[in-house]
Amino acid sequence: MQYKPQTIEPQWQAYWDQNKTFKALNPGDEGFNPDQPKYYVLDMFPYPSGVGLHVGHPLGYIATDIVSRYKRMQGFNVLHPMGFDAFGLPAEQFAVEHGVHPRITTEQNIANMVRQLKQLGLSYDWDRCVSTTDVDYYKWTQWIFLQLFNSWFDPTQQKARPIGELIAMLENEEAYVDASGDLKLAEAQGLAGLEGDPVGAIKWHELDAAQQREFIDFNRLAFLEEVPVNWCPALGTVLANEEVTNEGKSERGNHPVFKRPLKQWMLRITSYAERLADDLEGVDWPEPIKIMQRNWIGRSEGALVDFEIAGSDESLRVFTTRPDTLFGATYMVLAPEHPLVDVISTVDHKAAVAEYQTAAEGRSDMDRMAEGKEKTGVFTGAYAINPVNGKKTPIWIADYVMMGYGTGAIMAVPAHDARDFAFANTFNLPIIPVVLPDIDWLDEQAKASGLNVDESAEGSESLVEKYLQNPGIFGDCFHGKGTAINSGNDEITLDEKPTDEAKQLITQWLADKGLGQPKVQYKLRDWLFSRQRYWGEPFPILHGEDGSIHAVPEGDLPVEHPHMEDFKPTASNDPNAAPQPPLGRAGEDWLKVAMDGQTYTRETNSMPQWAGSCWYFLRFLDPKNTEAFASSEAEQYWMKSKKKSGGYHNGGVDLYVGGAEHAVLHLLYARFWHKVLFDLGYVSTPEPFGKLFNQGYIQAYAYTDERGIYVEASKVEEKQGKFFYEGKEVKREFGKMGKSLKNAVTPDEICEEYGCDTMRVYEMYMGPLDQSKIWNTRDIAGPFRFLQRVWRNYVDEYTNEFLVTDEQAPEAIRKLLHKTIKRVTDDMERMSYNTAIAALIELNNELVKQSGKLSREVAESFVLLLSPIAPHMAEELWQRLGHEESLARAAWPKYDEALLVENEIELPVQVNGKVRGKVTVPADADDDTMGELAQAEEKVAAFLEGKTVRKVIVIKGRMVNIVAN
RNA sequence: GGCCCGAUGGCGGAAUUGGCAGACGCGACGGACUUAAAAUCCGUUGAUCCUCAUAAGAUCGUGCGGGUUCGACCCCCGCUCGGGCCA
Repeated sequence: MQYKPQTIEPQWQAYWDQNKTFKALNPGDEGFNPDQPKYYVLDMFPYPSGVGLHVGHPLGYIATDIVSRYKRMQGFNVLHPMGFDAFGLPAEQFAVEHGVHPRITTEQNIANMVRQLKQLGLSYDWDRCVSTTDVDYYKWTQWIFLQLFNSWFDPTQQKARPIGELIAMLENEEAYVDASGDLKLAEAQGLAGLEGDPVGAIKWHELDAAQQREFIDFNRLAFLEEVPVNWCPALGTVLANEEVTNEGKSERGNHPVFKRPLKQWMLRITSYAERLADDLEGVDWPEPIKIMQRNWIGRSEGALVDFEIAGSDESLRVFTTRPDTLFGATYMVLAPEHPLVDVISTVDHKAAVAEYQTAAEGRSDMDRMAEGKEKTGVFTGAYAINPVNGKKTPIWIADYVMMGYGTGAIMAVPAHDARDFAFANTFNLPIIPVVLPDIDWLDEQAKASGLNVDESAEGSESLVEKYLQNPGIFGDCFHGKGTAINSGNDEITLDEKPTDEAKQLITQWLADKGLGQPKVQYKLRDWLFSRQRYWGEPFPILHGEDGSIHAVPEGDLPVEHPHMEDFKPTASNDPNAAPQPPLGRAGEDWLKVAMDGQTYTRETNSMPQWAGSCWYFLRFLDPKNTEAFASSEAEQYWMKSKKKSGGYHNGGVDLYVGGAEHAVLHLLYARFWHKVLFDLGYVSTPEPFGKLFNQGYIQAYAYTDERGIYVEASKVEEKQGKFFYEGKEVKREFGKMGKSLKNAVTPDEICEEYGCDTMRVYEMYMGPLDQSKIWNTRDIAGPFRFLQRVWRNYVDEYTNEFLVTDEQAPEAIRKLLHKTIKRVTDDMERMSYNTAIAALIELNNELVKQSGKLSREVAESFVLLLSPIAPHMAEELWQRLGHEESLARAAWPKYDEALLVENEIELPVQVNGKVRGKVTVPADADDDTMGELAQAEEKVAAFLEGKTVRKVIVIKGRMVNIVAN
């Protein structure tokens, strides 16, 4: 019989399903073997969209499936689960348009995706499948939220602790509320019992009950805060920054978005900034992803400096990374939203200031921070006093300073900061150089900006002079490190100090004088956690009539969605309309909760889509558990990995594969939640994902007609390098596969025509896993032919005779087999599947050339080597080889070192670095012998004639190079 | 503007530690089988030159320009182009 994947593939998929071949056993399960090593390999779970998968989606799934199958054969207990990230907008919008409950659409979509995934023969343990929308699942999402709500971050121990411990500390006066309302720990201040109470400290008992409650609530890891958010009235919801375009419109629908303060749930991820940055060192992730996360966290070291405001009791606090340039501050800038703006603006400037503030409101953060843009701002009329030299410095407001970063105020040093430089040039503000650049920089800038450069010996000196007189003429500011100048007062001078030393000196001086302090600042913002949507996790929060906030008791979880007919958010044209989350329209029976004689109102915001994906990898460990999100035994078994050197790895999941588009947000949020759970003792590793791998994208050709409109790619024909659609020539481009480019290819059509084994081989053979590549259906012929050839080596297509014998294969074939086992094994280890397949093709081509039958050794090893990549064909042949059990846990072939050794090797011989001949030498020949044999070779000798051999370089087993002249 | 990644035949790609550039596949061309076609099998396939032609040989060749080295796709310096992230 011929190779018919359409017949054998469904049979084996049914077999795996029925026999639960890929079931992973937990500790305590029947048949669990505690001595077996574990391996947890995870895909980033997908959103179950209505259109289903195209061939680009499974690239990573096929790769992790190969890893899973390979590891099982290596004797690992493999956890390989799949689930669905199913809350979110598309299902909700479908619901709005068609009146179908999002749960129904979601479940249909999931069913279709499961069908598609099963058709690819992916070896998931389907019994562990979960969806974030399952009531049993989001019960625990809500539970984790409550852990955040019930915790505070202890800055001394750098970890989350139960909120009750904070209350106890405040009651015992181990902690204070300082003058600005922030939490201060006595221990951290070193003040406990020594110098009496810190100045301005407020003791706990001095606060009334409401103040106490407010203070506690604000110190929770999940807290309500009035923050400026992107409010889109037309969509009736707030948007994340990345959902807003540069023009300040919503990405979806292009509606206007307004910055306005709204009381929203926030998660205090900023408390973890340092650990989130530091702990990247302990995980095996691609370096670019680590860099992106570090940039996002944005750690910068600098100083806080206080400026007095002339004629006022107020002072202005700024953060700067360059305290060494303090003497060069020629003006100050406040963010337009800065609370001091209204206080300090003088009468004759108030109108201009107010106008500017309104204008700034309408601009997005991204727009405001973009460099290159024309700088705008207005003078407030007020002056600050520079603490290092007492100079009166004008205070401006400008939208290039953000309230959200640092203190919302800066000292501007136009000589050494690009944006300050541009601003100063626009408004003719003075530029005072306080750092001397090196001469190369001056030289280069002078040339670039067409300055008259004196080429004489004194040229460099005159350049320096020119710079000191007017740094503005050098075209650009110098923001690098150099030597301090013009920087001294009666007590301290930084002059002639290199930048790093100057920073230290001035920071110390400021601290000693009580004018400032060293400070580490992060760009990372707290996580806006509220959305105004129906199809998201409801918050397990109740609001009291007195404004108090209460957690829903754990026993009452989950808080399920109310039944509603209308899921629509309340849209409006009025930018000042208050948000009205759909849940707010639920009936009283859902909204109102009676408890202990009080009536509470449920929180009506819902959680963002990120919430469910923050912890799904933990639910997979023990998905049916009703007592906990996962049992402690299961969590420890699957997440803790021993290091070879002793101790445990920081990360739990052994291999996590997904696209780089989740480099920052999902991975950062998941790490944050995991660290909170770690601090509270619920998980045993500080990091969730030990090893991360980013697969590339599959792109595809797309074709446009003369109007520039995309045409159906599957109907385009190629003729002599040109492309035609319905007879007309079209232009070829390429891009991400999908609906919009009309170039999607579904796995369904490929599986039907070639079988999924062929599709698996093709996708893995296209190139390295981490690179993007272009799908070309034409090329599938190669992998398909390969599998057909394999089949014909085993099965006579006409007689159905099985062509395997117990006779031993010829020596040469055995050697090739063992070489191939080594190559494939090495390639499996480094996930280099394209080269592993190439090795298998080479061996197979050799077997095709052999007349007669396959020896059992070769036949069995080959099937096993092929099985992770083309599992259906492998199972079928394995069965025909006489095995009754699935090969899923058959031992991976081992190679015989002795068969890898060659007696003779052919060496290329170079003369002066160019290959001139080849010699065959005994493999164990020493360097001198090889050198002599090389020189004796006919062609080499011809090249050496008349020359003197200067040197002979012998690289054992590789080559000989003769240097002669 | 900053950071990151990449560039190898007609195409996808290989070269694992600085050591024979182009494995393997696609496409193309030629041959065998066939009444014919498909399928299959065998062979050729980086460019240029030398040669009547073959055998053989020479020169060039991994985006561009330099450098280090006996030897560079690989390391260093400077660019060009493409992709990604941030601004």
